[in-house]
Amino acid sequence: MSPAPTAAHPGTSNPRTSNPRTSRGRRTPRPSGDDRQLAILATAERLLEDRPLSEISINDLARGAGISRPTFYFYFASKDAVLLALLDSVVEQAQTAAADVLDHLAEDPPARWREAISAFYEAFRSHRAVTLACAQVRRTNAEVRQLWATVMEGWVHCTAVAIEAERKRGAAPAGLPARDLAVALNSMNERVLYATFSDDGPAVVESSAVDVLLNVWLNSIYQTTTPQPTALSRKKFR
Amino acid sequence: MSPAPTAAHPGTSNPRTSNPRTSRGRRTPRPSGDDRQLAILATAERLLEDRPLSEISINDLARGAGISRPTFYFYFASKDAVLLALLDSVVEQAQTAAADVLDHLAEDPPARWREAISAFYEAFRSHRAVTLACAQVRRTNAEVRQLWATVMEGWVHCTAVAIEAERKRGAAPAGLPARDLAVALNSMNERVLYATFSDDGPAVVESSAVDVLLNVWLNSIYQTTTPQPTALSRKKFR
DNA sequence: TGGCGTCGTCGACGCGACGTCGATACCCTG
DNA sequence: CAGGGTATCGACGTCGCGTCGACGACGCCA
Repeated sequence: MSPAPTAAHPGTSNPRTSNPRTSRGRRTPRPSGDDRQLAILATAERLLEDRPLSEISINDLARGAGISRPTFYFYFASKDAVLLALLDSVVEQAQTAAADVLDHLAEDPPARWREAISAFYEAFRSHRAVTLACAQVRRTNAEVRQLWATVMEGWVHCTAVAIEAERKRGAAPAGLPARDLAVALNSMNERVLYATFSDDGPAVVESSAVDVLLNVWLNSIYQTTTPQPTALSRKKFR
Repeated sequence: MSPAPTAAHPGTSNPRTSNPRTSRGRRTPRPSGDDRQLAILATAERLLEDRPLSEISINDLARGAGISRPTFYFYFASKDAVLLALLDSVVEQAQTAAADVLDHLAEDPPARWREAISAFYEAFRSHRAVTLACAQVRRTNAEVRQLWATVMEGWVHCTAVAIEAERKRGAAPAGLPARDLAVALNSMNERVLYATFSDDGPAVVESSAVDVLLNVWLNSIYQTTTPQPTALSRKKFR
């Protein structure tokens, strides 16, 4: 999981000191106002813990950060911009956590896949409020939608590459186009974890979520839950 | 796929006079106003084709149905109530389509599973606007969330029962608790189809979606894509 | 020291959507 | 034609939004 383009969203970078005008904020918030900016972010994440973004007014955010409503607009152009900034940091965090887990896949496939899924899981879990809020506005907000899509695309790509590598070394049988399979599996993870974290719909208990997902991944990729490690030919198989 | 209770949402009842309180409308729309009710529903579904519910005002709905905004409230208590009514009918439609497909599973597992997944697929597809809108408000609207959860629960239950039957007759190996597996697979379907229908995120092309999903289902349940039919012992296997 | 810009702040405005109340007008049925 | 339910809408108050303009505080140059 190395590439996964995180930057490259127009306006996502935090140029703070460097250049004016590039930040998500609407004007360039100069030094002192920096704390306010953070205060707004913190307030948003706190409020999101117990109600959806649509039920949080800009006034709430402003009050929570100790400023008036108009002042809010000095720092962010909208509620959604705040969420986007929050998502940005979560994504960054997730990206580093899951980085290059799949590079040593062949050493111990089940363990490595498990780590990757776990990273996914933790990324969602550690900021579940933000994640759930993003899922909600994804339809409406083009920026959130695109950022999320980019992240997913990164994971899907890494997964697909890993699957192809496993097939090439003979550990996994041929089958579905690797990318299609990767899309399906990553989608499953997203939805399952979403259901697990919101209480919404049928879900598996939080503690076994990773195991259930891993099992489906292994069966779909290897047609067994015990794929052989290294490049040696099958040994304990059948 | 028989159960899945559709009626019985608390808080949905209309506190009007006495008898005909089965509709989602706020008061009982007597004879003549019935067309208006339908007109509102139709307008809603039409408008949802090209913008999210949040960008459709009650005025839009009313105007589209040829009535004034206050009059809208004579028929529905809110925008969400309209969506809920729409979902109701879609669900009903889906429920009948997918009914008892899995009863004859053993005759030809891949074909039957495929039918079931296809039914799921068509249910989403034929009213994609409504489905996508529901997905969006699910977080905010308790009624939609619950109705959806009930439907999913029905499918999950049927799936789990079918998996257990396949295991019992020896066609599928033991493994994950059947319900957990069923949750994961149904979740995958939901998310994959959602991604396919909205242009959101990584997705598989619409024409191969069912095949991809089916493949993952078969591998997860049977550890092969060619499970044997009937109760006869393995024959063309291995 | 006094002028000047810019940062950060807010009061106040206008807008649009919402939900409700009360006044109709339009049937029926008796 | 009186009276009760059906169906409709005008008008109101409220609330959240986004913007504009004014005002104080600070830093910097002359």
